[in-house]
Amino acid sequence: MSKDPLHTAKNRRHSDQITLTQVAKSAGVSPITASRALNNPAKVSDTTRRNVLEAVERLGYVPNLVAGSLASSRSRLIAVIVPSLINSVFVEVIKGLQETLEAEGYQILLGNTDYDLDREYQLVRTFLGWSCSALVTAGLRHNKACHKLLANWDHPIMEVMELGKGMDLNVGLDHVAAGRCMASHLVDKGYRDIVYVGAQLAQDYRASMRYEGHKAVLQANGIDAPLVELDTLGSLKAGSESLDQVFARHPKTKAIHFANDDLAAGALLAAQRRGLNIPKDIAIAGFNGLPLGQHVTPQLTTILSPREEMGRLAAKELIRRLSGKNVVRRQHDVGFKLQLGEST
Amino acid sequence: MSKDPLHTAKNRRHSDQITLTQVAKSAGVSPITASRALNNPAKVSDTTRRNVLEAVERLGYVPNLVAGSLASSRSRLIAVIVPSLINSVFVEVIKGLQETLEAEGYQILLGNTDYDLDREYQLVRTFLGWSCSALVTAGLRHNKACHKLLANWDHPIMEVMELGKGMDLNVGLDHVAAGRCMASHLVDKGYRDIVYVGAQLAQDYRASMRYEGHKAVLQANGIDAPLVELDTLGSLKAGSESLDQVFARHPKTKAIHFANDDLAAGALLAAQRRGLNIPKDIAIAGFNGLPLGQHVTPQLTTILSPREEMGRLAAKELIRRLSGKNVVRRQHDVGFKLQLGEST
DNA sequence: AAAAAGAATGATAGCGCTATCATGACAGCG
DNA sequence: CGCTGTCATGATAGCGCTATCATTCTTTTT
Repeated sequence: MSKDPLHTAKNRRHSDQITLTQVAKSAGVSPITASRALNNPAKVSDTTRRNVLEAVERLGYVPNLVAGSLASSRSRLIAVIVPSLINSVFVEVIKGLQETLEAEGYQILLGNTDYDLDREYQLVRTFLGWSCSALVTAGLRHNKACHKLLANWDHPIMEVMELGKGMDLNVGLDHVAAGRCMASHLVDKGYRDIVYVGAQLAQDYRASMRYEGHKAVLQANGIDAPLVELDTLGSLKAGSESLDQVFARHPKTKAIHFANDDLAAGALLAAQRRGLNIPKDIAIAGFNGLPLGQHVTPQLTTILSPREEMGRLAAKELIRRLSGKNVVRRQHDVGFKLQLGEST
Repeated sequence: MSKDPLHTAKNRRHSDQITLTQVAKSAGVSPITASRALNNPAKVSDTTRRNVLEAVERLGYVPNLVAGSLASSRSRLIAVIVPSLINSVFVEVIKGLQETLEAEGYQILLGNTDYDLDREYQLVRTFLGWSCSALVTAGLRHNKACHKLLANWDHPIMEVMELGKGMDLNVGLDHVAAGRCMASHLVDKGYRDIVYVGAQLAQDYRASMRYEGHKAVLQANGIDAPLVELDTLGSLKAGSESLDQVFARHPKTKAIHFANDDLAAGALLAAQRRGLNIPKDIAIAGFNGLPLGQHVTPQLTTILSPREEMGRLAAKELIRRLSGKNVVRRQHDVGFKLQLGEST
């Protein structure tokens, strides 16, 4: 009869993974002391700590974080939910989050909604089930069920990208103001026939917020604010193909305000290819301040949004909150900056 | 005295979260039956299933996945470890993985090594602690400790990006061959003074594998294969700044083979800005087939690597393995394609 | 010197779920 | 009629860890 606990009657151990109990035995202490030596080193004596760490090394112990999380109901997982991974903007925010959170020993559980709020709800449910320490989500809009679920959740929630009164913490920028800013610039430059071009505005509702700002400025100046909405995803390709549509519908167009830099750069490169002079024949403006815009000639006029910074700041605020400190400001405006290029 | 189990003496419940036991009670069944109704619906009667689902809805039950994972030692988490999030190449692989895995109910635990193999080892340790169902990592190179840890792990391991004999499963492409391919193209076109430009090749060792292929072809043709290594990260900016260095060191250069499209596009745009004719004055080639290269004029000659496809294929193979099916091929060559532009 | 406080360790009992085995009900069969 | 087999359900006992309280021993205080 084997005395191996792995093979006795009611035993349910699935793997031959080393457990903390084995480490403790090998170090000559109780399991709880071994646990403290690893997670709360200040609570044990130097000798004990050394013995336990040696045993860990000797046995190749890898802590079972699932068990630890269940017992302590803390997980050091942070759920991050974004609407898209194609749009590099979200990736840069993730990057900022990731570098700050990982340095503090948190891991990222990544979810992608593909701009579907029902999908977001499902992801939130799943992530709550993992006892995440906090949740980061892009945007302030959620469906009803999701809202209810989050309202009753007792961990920090961080809504990023857009500024506004969120459920808990918020780091973002004012998209309506950004739209106003660029529109003012174009009007100041003397442009009158200005078209706003966006892609899938129902989904990318922040782009339509920028359009609202744009429209307000133009109307205040007594100018029409035509909108061209593309039904493909915002990309270089979509931008380059958008020119035809714009000129077909609005032949007198002198300036185009694009919802983002991908579209704008695509249009800029396409316009050049067909021999148009920028900005004389057509002025082009974007949004985001992607590196690409700074390397094309003429340089793209755009609005710089601090995306990585947004991620880093969001992460820092979360960490502050998670370590029990009081958060004074729930809303953080990271602002934006008009980046004047030669394309307008 | 309260009979509320949340407030009795030795109770350790931290939250007032609904548990499966409460759902079961409300549905008039035992906890284990409720569990089956949710995770193994075929095992219970229609009536029971309906009752349980109604109770779930009624109480707003969110399953505690941590507890479930501990009990079953299955987690439906997939660890994904990449060396960088700045390089869009990895993001596209993640995207391919993510869309395929999420559709099958797996979640991604994301880690970033910043090209540090020790950091990779730490991440692997952490992720194994989460009982991940599988692990995806970029590249075949790991440090000793990491190798040992993974060799003893009894779940699928998928190494992506480069082709070769890995620890378990592998989906990638042959970078040496890709380097050869582009070098052959340049030589065939009649170029002789060809410089290879890469950034931080010790870290981005796949770029140096491409250089190896490049060098082999040039040497076979009796041509020198000078290398210019930049110490900044590969980016548009680095590419545009690299021109000076290249011409300073190799004034006669007629063609530059860049390690990636960001560098190449940056150089192309910078060359244009200073009035050079491409490809007459200087030919430029890249690697990756980023959209940007297809929208600049002249179009960039590059090598198309199927990055999202790589992610999707890797995910599919993992899923196949996780659902118990036998995997016949452990290595998958996703190949690459020479994309002829006008820049060479 | 006695009392109080602190430091280090341990025993116990869960966290919320599921694997395993056991049970009872009922159908089919010779 | 008992026998076997299948189906639906339940009782029990963990998964590997940590919160809580208890204990021992040392240090400080008055």
